[in-house]
Amino acid sequence: MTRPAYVEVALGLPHPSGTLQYQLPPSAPAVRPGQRVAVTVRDKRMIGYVVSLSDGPAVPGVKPVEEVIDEEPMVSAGLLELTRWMSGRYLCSWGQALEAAMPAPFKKGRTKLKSKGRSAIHGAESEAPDEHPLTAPQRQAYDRIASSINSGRSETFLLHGVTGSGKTEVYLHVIRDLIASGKGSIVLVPEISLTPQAIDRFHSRFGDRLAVMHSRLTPAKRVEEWHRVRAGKALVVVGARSAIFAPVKDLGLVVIDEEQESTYKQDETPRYHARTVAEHRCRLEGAALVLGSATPSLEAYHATETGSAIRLELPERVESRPLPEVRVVDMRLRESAPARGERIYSRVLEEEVRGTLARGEQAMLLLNRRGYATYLHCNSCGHVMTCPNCRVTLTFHADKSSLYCHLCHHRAVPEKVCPKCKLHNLHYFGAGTQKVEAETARLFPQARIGRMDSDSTARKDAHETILRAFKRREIDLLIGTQMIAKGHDFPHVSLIGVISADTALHLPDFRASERTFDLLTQAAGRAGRGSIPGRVIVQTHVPMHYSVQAAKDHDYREFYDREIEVRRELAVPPFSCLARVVFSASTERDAMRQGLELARSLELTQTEGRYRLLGPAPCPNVLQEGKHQWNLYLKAEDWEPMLTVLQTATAGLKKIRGGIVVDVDPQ
DNA sequence: TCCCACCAATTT
DNA sequence: AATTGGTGGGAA
Repeated sequence: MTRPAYVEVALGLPHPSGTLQYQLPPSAPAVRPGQRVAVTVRDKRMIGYVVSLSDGPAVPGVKPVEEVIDEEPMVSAGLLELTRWMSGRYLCSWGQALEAAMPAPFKKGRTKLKSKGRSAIHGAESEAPDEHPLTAPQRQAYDRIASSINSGRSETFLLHGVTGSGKTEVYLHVIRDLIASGKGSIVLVPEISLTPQAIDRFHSRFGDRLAVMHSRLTPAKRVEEWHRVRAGKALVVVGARSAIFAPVKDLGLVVIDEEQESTYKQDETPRYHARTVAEHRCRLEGAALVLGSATPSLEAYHATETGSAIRLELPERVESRPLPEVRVVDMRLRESAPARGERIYSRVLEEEVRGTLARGEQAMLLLNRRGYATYLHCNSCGHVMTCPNCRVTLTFHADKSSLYCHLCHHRAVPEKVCPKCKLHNLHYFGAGTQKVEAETARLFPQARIGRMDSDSTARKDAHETILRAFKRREIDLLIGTQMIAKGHDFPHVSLIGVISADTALHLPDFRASERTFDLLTQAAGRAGRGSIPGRVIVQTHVPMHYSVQAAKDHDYREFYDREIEVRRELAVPPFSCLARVVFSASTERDAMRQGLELARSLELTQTEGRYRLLGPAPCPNVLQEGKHQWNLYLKAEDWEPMLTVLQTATAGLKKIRGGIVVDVDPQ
């Protein structure tokens, strides 16, 4: 019997047909799908994945495989299938999906599978030393998930539990059972929650059955963890978005914690959403999917209403700790304004902080905007300083005495006179975390103040240092952006002040209300985690907005019922499938022309599938890497017809120059 | 008529 | 993505 002499190879090129064919020389070893090979593309050596074998050439002039790199497949049949599906769903090549799914060092070749004699067990096999007994709701949720897994159904669950209700304990119990029966689990968490403390909790339960995968791992460590999982030495994987591709053999469970987080969406090609990929992988491999959240995405909660997912509720905090009292302060009222100084602290918030300090407790102050002043504005002609590259408004950073572009990091020294009208009338407006810090220092000179945002944590371990100091109570007041709002557990924090709830609310984004509700609820969840009851002050100019009111009442259902009606009326997710096509060109005219061109060709094929076009429309006043951008949105009831048409239409559009990016299911 | 810059299609 | 061959405008 002759062996197949040709292989189809998937390469990380944006190649529309997906694979290129190569000939396997008789001297080469036999290959199976999933093995890596080195091939020549346009006289350059590249590493690709064999995806199938064939007996004869499909095109003339097939080149030979240069080298077979792996002795056995690196990619399982399941992962080949999953990445092939991704290429269709996210309109990328199969090779691009594979490269996203495998550890980065693999595409450089040379990473051969070696059994480095690492039998040394690091960390004793400490099985569940600190397992907590489950509360009644936790047990109910656990029982339901466990019985689903035992019956072999591939079901999706939404574990909806308020902050501090002990969702993690439920995951840990299910994973423990799976390990006992030799099955694997993947737990996805947002990158920000992959702190050493959070990992410790898993590590103390599962010892060296645990593998950790996140972006701060060195390439060597990353590959080592990957091999431990593949070899079946580690059965539990905790990691960020890309851990959904971990080579777990007998997968029983995928958990996505804080399922609503936008970090699960990759913002470069392939622009996949880990939740969507997880749904597909679980279906392929017969695993259960558990989505955990205190503030579920509308998509996930809606799925439980239609019956495509099962909702499990954890309505109470553990040890019956009360949820904090939330007070909404209407910043439009004169009485809210401070006696003097900046309009940052309402009188109520100032008094609350004063009381907190007097009692020797800690407070967190949240403002989702970094820098000092948000813009430098000429009071004579109205000119606002903007970035020459991006046209985004520049933010003043007091510590550097400079204006910064938050998009491209362009730095400018502020002028004394307006560059447009040449008058001496430039003024700073708006507040960022730096200004809150300055105002806090003025109001509470005796307090020890810390600030945490992406500026103050630019240095490598600064993030950890600040949090540790706050935990040790070396800081009384911690000021920060959203990065302080999520996940942390500080028992001595009794007050959370949201300086402005409005910053996210007015963004032109159909998820703005959801983001605001999520941020307020998560922030409120930081208060009262110890024995001291917590309080939350929310300052806003729209006190009656349902995002604010529902967060005040700790009432997700109230929020959901309002928001789902808005989504229904606008026909946006979960009531439709969205795709965005971005056109970028050096001139506004070219970007527009491309947009119109695609829109026209899509309109011609309208009859093939029921979808609607929105736009094309310009991204106003924003340049990306010096390029003008236009957007075209597509909205459909189902993915398939829309994706098919998009694929052919964009392929035919390649004649026009410039960058075209298709973002399926944009955030 | 030649040269160069920019454009656009192909990769097995 | 990168490279290679094509095109068209401008200068000699």
